[in-house]
Amino acid sequence: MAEQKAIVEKNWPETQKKEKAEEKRLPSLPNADKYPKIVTRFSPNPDCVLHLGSARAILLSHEYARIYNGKFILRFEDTDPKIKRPSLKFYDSIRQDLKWLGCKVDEEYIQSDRLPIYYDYTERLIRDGNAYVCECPSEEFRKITIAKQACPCRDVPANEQLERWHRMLNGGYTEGQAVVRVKTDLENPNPAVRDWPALRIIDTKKYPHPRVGSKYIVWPLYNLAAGLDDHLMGMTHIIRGKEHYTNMVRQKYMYDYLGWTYPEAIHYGRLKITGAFLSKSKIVQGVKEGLYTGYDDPRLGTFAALRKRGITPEAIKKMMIDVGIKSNDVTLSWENLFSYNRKILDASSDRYFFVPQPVELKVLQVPKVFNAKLSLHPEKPERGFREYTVTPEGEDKAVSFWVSKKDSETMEPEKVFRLMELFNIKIESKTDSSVTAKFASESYEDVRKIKVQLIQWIPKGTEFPCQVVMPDASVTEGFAEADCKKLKPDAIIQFERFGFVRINEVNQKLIVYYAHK
RNA sequence: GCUCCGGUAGUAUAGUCCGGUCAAGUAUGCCGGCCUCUCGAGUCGGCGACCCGGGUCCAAAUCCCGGCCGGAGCACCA
Repeated sequence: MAEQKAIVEKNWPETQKKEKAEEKRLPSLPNADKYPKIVTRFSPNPDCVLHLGSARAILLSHEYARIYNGKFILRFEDTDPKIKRPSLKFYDSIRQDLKWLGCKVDEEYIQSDRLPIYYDYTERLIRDGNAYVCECPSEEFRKITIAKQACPCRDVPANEQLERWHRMLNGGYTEGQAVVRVKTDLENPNPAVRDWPALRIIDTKKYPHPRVGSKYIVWPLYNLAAGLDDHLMGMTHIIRGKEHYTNMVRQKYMYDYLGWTYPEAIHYGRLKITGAFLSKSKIVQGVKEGLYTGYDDPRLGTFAALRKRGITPEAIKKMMIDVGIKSNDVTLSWENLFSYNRKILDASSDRYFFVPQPVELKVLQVPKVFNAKLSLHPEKPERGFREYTVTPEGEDKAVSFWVSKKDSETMEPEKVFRLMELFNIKIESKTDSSVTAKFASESYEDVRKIKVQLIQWIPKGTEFPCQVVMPDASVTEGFAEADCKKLKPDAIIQFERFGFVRINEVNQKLIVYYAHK
């Protein structure tokens, strides 16, 4: 057996290589071949910035559109000026987030521009006796519908319905006095489906819409607007959260009346990240109250925050494709996202030294001037180097450095350390604020076998003050090496033995955001 | 309560439609070795799962029934 294996290995080495986990691919879309062109959409309410919770809908919808060479539509569902009031600034932040995620939008629509279209179809539904204007108070209607009964308005003749409809449009009703309902089977086992509401009145004098102000007082509800639009915009596949499952059931009644076929619908489960805040209302409220520094506060799970922290869109995309479209809920951990991100960053990030909470280290008897040449990337020398010269001074030929407090805490007299790519030292004495050591030897080989700790160092006087904003929004102060002055905002680098960080600001100080180890 | 979904290692996922090749694959995590002038990366090895109970069948993660657990919906929100 072993012999056979050896022969196989010798002659066909590639067959023995453990197959590298092949890139995971998305399952094919149901009935994809039925449609000449696949059309998907992402349809957010612009009432908040986007966050990881939307990542599934966005990335999967977009990815499928690309796989099938189809079309990806962005549709703003801003039809509630009162309760989930949209805000102008979010339309644009959503467009930017999508762009950042690498999702190219082929077409964009805004529902608040389309009210006349919704009115037309509503009129048609009413005229055909498939919808009616209901004047019942909602609690009243609830009682009737739970008993599987028709409400008194349901059987009012169509011409009178139309009259009521026009009265609605003309302001003859106030908020809550009338609502348009689409007829369904009153025997439907789910009471929530029975004669669902399609349009309602909103007092836009009191609650003006951020885009169209008080122009309209009759506003469509989700199922009417989204239902009509999905057909009108040629959607073939709807990918959305499972909270929309019953909405599909409701909308199918309307599709039947209009003689349309409902698109293929995929309902995926909720996505949670342990420890991340993914609630829109909590995010908006927290920002408003000043609990967070903004929508990009590192504690938040918003795309803005992730971007600021140096999480790459590629990592998010990869994770979403791996998670797929199952209908069960998924609970991911930050660790998971980080490992996707680390793979990407490790290859692309330059390395630099950073010493958090610096402590002075004085090395005596340094025999000569040293030039340290430090590679920007351990596996890619072609990326270049940073170079530092240390020159001993005074009678005791001393050189002073900054090292991290954490490293200094492990220092004890007689212990040997290596200043990375420089030389080895032996500790002599230590006080609370400084450590004294003496030069031990130069060669790495001397200490390699005894596995001494390699530590980061920064020559005193060359330090570049640096603040690292941590994921919990706390700030770690320290010194970065002088070459960091050349860095540009948005670059993502690795502070060796500390973690990956994204450069936010390079001025008198270096301000960076911590991504992960 | 009612109406739907769903339950594979710590987490996520493959396999479930069309039962055997699954004493269950992969990623991440954790443990250990090697490698490396980072506590990163790489590499090698290890740990770890079919919710429970019946049934059908030569054979069940896969089909059927019951239970348990989890989730979603039940708005004049999206």
